[in-house]
Amino acid sequence: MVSQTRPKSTKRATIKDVAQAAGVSVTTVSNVLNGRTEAMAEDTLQRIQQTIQRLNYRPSRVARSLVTQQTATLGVIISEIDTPLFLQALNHIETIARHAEYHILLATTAEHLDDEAQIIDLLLEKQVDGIIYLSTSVYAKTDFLEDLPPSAPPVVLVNRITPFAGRFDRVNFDHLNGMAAVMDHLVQLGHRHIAHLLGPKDRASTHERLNGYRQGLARHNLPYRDNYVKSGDFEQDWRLWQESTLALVNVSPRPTAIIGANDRVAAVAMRTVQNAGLRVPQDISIVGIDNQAFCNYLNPALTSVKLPVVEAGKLAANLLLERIAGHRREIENNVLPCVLVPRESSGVAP
Amino acid sequence: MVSQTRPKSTKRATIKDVAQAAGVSVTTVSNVLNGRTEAMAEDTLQRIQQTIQRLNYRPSRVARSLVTQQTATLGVIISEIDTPLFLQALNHIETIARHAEYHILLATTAEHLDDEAQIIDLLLEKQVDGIIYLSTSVYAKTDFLEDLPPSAPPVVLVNRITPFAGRFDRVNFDHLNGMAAVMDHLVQLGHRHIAHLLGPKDRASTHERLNGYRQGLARHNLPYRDNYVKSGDFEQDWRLWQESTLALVNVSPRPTAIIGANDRVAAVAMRTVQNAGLRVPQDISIVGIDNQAFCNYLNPALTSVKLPVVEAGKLAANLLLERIAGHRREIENNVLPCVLVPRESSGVAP
DNA sequence: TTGAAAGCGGTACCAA
DNA sequence: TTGGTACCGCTTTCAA
Repeated sequence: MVSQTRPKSTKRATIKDVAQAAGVSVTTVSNVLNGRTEAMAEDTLQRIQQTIQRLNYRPSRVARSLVTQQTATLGVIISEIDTPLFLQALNHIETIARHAEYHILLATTAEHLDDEAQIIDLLLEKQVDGIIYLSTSVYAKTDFLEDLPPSAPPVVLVNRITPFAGRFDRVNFDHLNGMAAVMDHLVQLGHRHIAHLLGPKDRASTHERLNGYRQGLARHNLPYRDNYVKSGDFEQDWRLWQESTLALVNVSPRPTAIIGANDRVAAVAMRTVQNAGLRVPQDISIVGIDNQAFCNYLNPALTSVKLPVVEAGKLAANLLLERIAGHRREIENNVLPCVLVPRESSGVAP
Repeated sequence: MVSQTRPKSTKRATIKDVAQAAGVSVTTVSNVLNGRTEAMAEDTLQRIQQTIQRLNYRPSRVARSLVTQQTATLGVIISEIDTPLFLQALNHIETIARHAEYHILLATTAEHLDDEAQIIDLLLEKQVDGIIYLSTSVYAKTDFLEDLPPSAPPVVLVNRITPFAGRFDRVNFDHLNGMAAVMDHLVQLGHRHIAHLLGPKDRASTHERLNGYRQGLARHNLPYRDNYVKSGDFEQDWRLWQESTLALVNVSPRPTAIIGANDRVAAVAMRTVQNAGLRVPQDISIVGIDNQAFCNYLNPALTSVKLPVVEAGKLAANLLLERIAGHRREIENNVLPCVLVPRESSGVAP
């Protein structure tokens, strides 16, 4: 008898076990594992396959990775994972990766932005084949990115503002023109008094949007008014947003439209003005940013600006995979458009 | 000169490189990597540390994993990743894992539930130290779980209904009593005509909630009426939910309260009844399920039932880590309570 | 058509 | 206090 048929209940079977049980060499087993079966005797192949089945053998990717120097794993660093927004991207990144037979190693930096260097280190130690760096557009130190050794895997930066360009592929959002589109939309509806609830100050997107707001005003010959701009910092408590909204409602002349820092802020603003006796959009228009699913569920449905996070995730994943595969030479700096999604909460000015 | 100081710009440094450059053996380098430095000459230590720094050396976890048979990685399988709900859990799982020096290998089964066996296989090949299986409560084949070899790492099932108990730790939600709490709440407010928009039929949670609904009726001596129960299948288009809501509004006697299959369904129901000229909650109360963040942003704010996904994720992560560490012997079957979160959308019956 | 053996980058035992 | 070396499980050349 060739094999003792001892399924080794406790330890997992190795390629050697299979070879032994099937009465062949490890090389031969390795060949069938890797599909090199053209020049193989039919019954050898069968015997090996059966043995694999019988021993419930699963090749160790760890061992394989050690020799091939590839882990078939992509590191994804995500900050602000609380926001469902970027998590949608994660979903699609994973799907694309999986179709290319890659897995996702997830790391978050929700707590301390300072950890970032350390997290990168760990990903390097685990020898991921590539890294997608998906983050809030917060201004932060990114020196550690520059310090990456040449042997480091390719990196794609999504929504990441860094002072140094040129080394990594990037995918960004056109926050400025997204806001400009909102301004055009509102002005077209006859609005002349447009307010803006501002996002967190430490984010690049907040400033880009404020620029879009100002440019929109300028383009339509409308004055910029300090008291039309209040904090809608969405990392704060929603009561702050409510306060800011109430403050806006009491400014004279009263704004006929409010643009929230994001959909949540806008939703609270809508609630607030409604409870103050104003009708949306007849008395006042409300516009959000991000275009999250719940915009459709509000009453009235919230007009918003779509942030193409899903597209960004897909693009990043594909960029990374292509770079890993060795295609592509030039560094790409993609800027994705943010398009307006008009719904019921924005209407003609009173 | 001991070292040639050639930082090998293209290939990553290995332990051998460090040993050579520092003029010591690999054993010694390994010792410093693993903190076994008590009995080490001060200057040897220093020399090695400097060399590590200079060569930008990072130990390969892959090689280490091969010998230690541990990857410091947890596999997390998530289905229905679109729902922000479970992603919140992911966030917390990752954090707990990271604090224990584990990483998360993410796999989703959004597309084909049949892939599940294959995904498990891949995680086994990558030799994760443990698996968290976080899924919708869909009824599906789970034989492959039973087929897992004894050498497979520990698994924790979250919100997963399986016929066979006993082998894996589990964390589930008490959907039934969550619904019962809603019923009590509404009856207490004077409601006698309570409708329910039902979730997808293939989910265990849908049936558990329906049971809770029926038990609630029975407990308060209210009759079960077929036409008070319509589809609110949240995997369908929201227009279906709207239709179902309108149908309910036209039933005689008209329900004074509607419980949605989840918050999204409830939000659409609320919109729908409001647009039909009914006031919430004066004319009709609306209750959701899941207690997502946007409940607070609706007008009126949506009463809902909290699904403790975050707690479930944390519990699952801790259970898994403890089992990996070898503590704990008995299999746990945790059932987490779903508590009612009353807000503005539920009020006294008209 | 199949096999022997070196080696991937570490760990850990045993010696020195 | 430090070093030699077998080995983890697989791939890959080269030879048979």
